[in-house]
Amino acid sequence: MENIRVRIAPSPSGNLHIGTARTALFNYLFAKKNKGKFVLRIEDTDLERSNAEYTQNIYDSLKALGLNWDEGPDVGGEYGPYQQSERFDIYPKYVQKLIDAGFAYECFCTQEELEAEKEDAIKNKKAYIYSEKCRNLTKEQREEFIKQGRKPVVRFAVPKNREIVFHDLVKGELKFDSNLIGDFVIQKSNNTPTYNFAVVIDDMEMKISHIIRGEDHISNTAKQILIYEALGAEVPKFGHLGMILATDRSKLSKRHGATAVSDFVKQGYLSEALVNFVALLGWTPSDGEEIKSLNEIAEDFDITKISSSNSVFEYDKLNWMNGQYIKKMDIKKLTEKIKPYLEQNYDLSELTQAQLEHMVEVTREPLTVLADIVKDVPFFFGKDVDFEDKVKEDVLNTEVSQKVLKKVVEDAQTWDFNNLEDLHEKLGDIRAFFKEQGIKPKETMWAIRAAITGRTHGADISAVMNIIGKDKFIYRVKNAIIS
RNA sequence: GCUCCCAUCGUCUAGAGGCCUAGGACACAUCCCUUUCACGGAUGCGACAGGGGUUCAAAUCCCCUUGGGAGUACCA
Repeated sequence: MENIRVRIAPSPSGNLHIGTARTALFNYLFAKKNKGKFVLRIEDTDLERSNAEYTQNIYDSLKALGLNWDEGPDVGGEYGPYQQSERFDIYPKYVQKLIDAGFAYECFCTQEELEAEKEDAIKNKKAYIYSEKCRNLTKEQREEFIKQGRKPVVRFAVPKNREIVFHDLVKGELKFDSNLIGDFVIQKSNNTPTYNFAVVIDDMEMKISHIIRGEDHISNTAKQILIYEALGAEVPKFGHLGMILATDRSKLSKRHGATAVSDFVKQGYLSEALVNFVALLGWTPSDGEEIKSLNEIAEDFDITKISSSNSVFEYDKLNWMNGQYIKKMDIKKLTEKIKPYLEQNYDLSELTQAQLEHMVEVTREPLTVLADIVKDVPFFFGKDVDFEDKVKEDVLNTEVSQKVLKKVVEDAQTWDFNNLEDLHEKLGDIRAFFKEQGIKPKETMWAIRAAITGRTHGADISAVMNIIGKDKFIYRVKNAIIS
């Protein structure tokens, strides 16, 4: 088989969109599975809307997701440059080639003329198709226009009565009637290429074998195939993916909240979870096991089996998946990831690294997003605790609780707070002791928990005691006793 | 308006004519476990958009309707 080469070609007019990330992922997976190359090309022809910050964001996001490219603006490669703005000088010669061969022509129509044609089409309830007015201009006519100072665009002369057919890797056979495609612009009046032309030239020069992209490009494909053919180039294979929709079934956009990969990361989503989740939008693992690493997915990947419909981006499953990754993640790594969120609210110097890791270990379970931890750990810091509503009245100040606390302060004097297992046992003893007096284990623990955390639920109590230490423990329990 | 794409539980999907009284995951509900929250386990709830064909047999093939999405730029 020929060399497999795929690419992701984002335009740096915003941070890397989660949809683009998914497209990048599928390209990456396809390359991995078929031992091909994955190319990154930055499409910054629209200089007005592009900027370097976004380009950096694209690099960072892709890297964070583990989608490393083999060729790209930063790493170079055989077929560079990989930044479209640096390729401006290569398009005109292809344009000229097409003009010379009769596949393209200069068009001098003004905006007003074009507007008029469009309005006319709307009035007659017809599809707007360029009139081809300039298709057969004589040399004299052209010279006259130029003398008037008109700057031409170059249009592609779309052949008549052609059926453009191609086999889409995910959608199957797709057909287009060339009579419905107007002569489209390939070079603007400022001599820069339009998108449809630039992509073809770039993909051709970069020897891209398979173009996997969003289905919003399906109708462009017909035009692009025409260009490939006119150029005598080999037409690559295409695969069009369904779009990612928001819950209201409209295109996922800023008004729905986070859309950029970096937004999700900021919120505390793990890039591993993000990749895994987004892969499941359209792709299904053959063994039914949904939690899978990038490599595992790559091995199992088959572009042909991708769902051809759009999919709704729903947080529930992402949240669940993120939680799964948080639970599985190496504790040291997780602690490092969590630190930035903690630092904003607490003085981390109060705890040693080991204590911090221990704290993360015992509080990670209910987290769906990294930032969630902040609200679960205030009692690990500072001397005093904040009490949740009604905890004092309902839990602490009861006769039973007071009895428990009084015994606990006394007994705790002799406990070894550095010995987690021992603490666990000691608490067991306390529970047993009160159980004999008809007090439920639950109540016993509630009293202690409330006294030292100010809450009725949270991490394992012996772990909390181990981390905050004996002094704080006794201090807090004493404070909770109304004598 | 025109062209194209899509259509299975609320969501992501399995399903490539009989294996389907339609399977899994998330969410939801109940129960179990338990020092709480949670995790985990179990059970339950829940769908082939509608109508026509084709066929001995259709979620699967064809047509129509409906619904959703995309494109229709000198934007990418």
